[in-house]
Amino acid sequence: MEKESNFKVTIIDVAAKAGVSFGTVSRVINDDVHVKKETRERVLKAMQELGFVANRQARSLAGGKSNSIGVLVPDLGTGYIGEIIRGIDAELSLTDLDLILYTTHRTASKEANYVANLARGMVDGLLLVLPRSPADFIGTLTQQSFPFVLIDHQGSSQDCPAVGATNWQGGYNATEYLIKLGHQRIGFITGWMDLGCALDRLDGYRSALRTYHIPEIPELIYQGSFFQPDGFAGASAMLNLPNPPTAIFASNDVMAMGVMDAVRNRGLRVPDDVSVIGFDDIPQAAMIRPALTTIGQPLEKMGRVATQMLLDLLRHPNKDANRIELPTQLIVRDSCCEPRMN
Amino acid sequence: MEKESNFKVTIIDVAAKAGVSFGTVSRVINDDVHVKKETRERVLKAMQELGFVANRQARSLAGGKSNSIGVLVPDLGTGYIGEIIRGIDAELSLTDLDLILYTTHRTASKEANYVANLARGMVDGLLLVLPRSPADFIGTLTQQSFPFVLIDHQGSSQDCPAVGATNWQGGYNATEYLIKLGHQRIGFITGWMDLGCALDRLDGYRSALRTYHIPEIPELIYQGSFFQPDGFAGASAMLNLPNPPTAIFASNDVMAMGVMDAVRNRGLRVPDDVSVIGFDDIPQAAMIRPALTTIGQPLEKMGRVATQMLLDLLRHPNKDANRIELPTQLIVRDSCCEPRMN
DNA sequence: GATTTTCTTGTAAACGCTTCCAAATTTTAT
DNA sequence: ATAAAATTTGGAAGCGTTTACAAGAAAATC
Repeated sequence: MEKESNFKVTIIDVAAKAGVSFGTVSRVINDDVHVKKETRERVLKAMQELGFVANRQARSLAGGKSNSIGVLVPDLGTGYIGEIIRGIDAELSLTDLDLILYTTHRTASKEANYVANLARGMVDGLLLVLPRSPADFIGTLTQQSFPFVLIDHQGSSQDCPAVGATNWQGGYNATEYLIKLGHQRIGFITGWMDLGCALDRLDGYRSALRTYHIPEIPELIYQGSFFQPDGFAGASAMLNLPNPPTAIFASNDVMAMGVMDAVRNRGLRVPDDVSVIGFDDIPQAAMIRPALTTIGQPLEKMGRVATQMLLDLLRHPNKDANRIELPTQLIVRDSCCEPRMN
Repeated sequence: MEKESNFKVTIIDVAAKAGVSFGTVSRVINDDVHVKKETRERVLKAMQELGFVANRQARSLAGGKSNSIGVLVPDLGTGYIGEIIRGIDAELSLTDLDLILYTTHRTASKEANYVANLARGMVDGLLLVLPRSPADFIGTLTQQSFPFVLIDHQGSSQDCPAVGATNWQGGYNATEYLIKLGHQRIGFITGWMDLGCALDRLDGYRSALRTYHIPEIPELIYQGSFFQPDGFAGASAMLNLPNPPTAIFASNDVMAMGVMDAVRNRGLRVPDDVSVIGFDDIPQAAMIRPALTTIGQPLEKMGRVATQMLLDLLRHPNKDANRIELPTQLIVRDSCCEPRMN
């Protein structure tokens, strides 16, 4: 019967109702130890009855913290980001921090701009999932020791808190898997080469080739940028080669789907004619047919871990920056098989 | 060379630098007409040089509005929500409103709780994408005339701003398409029956059957709740029938994928043995193989339109609630064909 | 029982901005 | 040139909290 809860109820109203001063109410809100149990209960009851909800803005202004953390992402298009946000959200829901979502739509100026503003008190901390080398504002952020964590960004030169995955290892494992299946001509579609993770995956691919004494063929490496059309274009080009690859490794699942389309588009079949392997293990990977064999990146976990790191940073401001690499994992499904002997 | 931009710069600093009062600075920030052009420029320059960024919290507190809108969603799992958010974000990025994301993880109590809090000044408006009948708090919201828009919720009894899709029509069209292909035994997997949209789709299915004088067979209607396993379970059950369906219409794409799995699981093929049609047209629908024929819901557009409605509501508080239904559209891909004659 | 010491509570001063009202300045009309 | 009107500016009050700091009450000490 909280009938009185009509409009803005302030701590003053609560204080009046409970017969205490507003300072005491504030203490109750903030779990201050120095409140007599009995008084606390009275205040709590008054809050209940009045339907009091603390004003976030006022708390922020007075307290000097915003009680929210910002998540900056390039966009929401791919399942990739969704998974990460899921992890972030899961972790954040254990606290009372709000999640403010900013999408930059892949414009660098917007990124820089957002970061500048956000760091100035709009949020207490920042989680950055950015599709480009974040060099510019990282410096600023570090220098004013603003708490932030980079997600999936190791490889950028600077030394700052970040969580990523073992991209090199993943690239190596995927390639090795194909080699052990018997493939010798393995195409590779790179990601956006500005990114450390893309470079690492390529390096992994190369190392595996080297380990197994397979020559690296330039025509079998196509430079993409993580979008589906890149996979299509890259695979189409390779399939036109006089001696086409029997397997193609795409730097992410979305491009792998483009590869599959290209293969089918030429009347060939996956995996019988061309094996395809991806990277990321986005939810779609399991759903498409043939189900995509890929390197699993613990996306949701990356979100979680990054959030934990940030929360930690928030509590212990001058803790050292550490970078975490979560293990990737080969997930065998149906898009790869032994090459046809002919 | 904005060297002085080290820490918190307030309007007072700017005022001092520009040689005006802070009131004038505030006016400049808020595009107040009554500022001499020359003064404005001086202030702008000072802001530039100092690297001034207005404190959101303070503006909110003083101005009585939060400059942000809340988006409440059940979770981020399916592409479905992602698409909607994308639309919201696109529209919001044209304003200077922040987007605060709340996920309820499908717990009703959390929803009610959030809504109560949010409506009390944490955000200026609310966009609700909720997976359940929102009856409870709608009343409260309406009564305190708090601006909000429901997304994909028509069918809930109350009269409030909402944008949805023509679910009935979509259900009808999908069924009709299958009938015209020659199917007579068409299975249907329902969505969560608490939701208007699920009911409408089912009604559309029934109407189409009636129109074409095809008897409705209870065993061919399986009650699901929009999750993939429902599709699997429903299809498996139907396929076990002595006289199994030649086509299955799932109330959403995710369940349709479950259906496909079930079909394959029995050694049958899509569409040769069983045609499958979905609803939503989530991004995955085009990526899976066979590509899923489905009813396209303009998800992104729904997000956009809802946001526009909300912005409008924000500007003209007592405008009438109106509900918009965006047209759905049959998207023919590869998961349906004529039934095998036998 | 008087005096410390410890708890508990009240109060004033921010926090950085908006907004209103009044004062100062400029423009226009006479 | 003078009065009236319009434009531009300054400054006070307040938004709902937090956070010292001080004061009052209760408990503990001798």
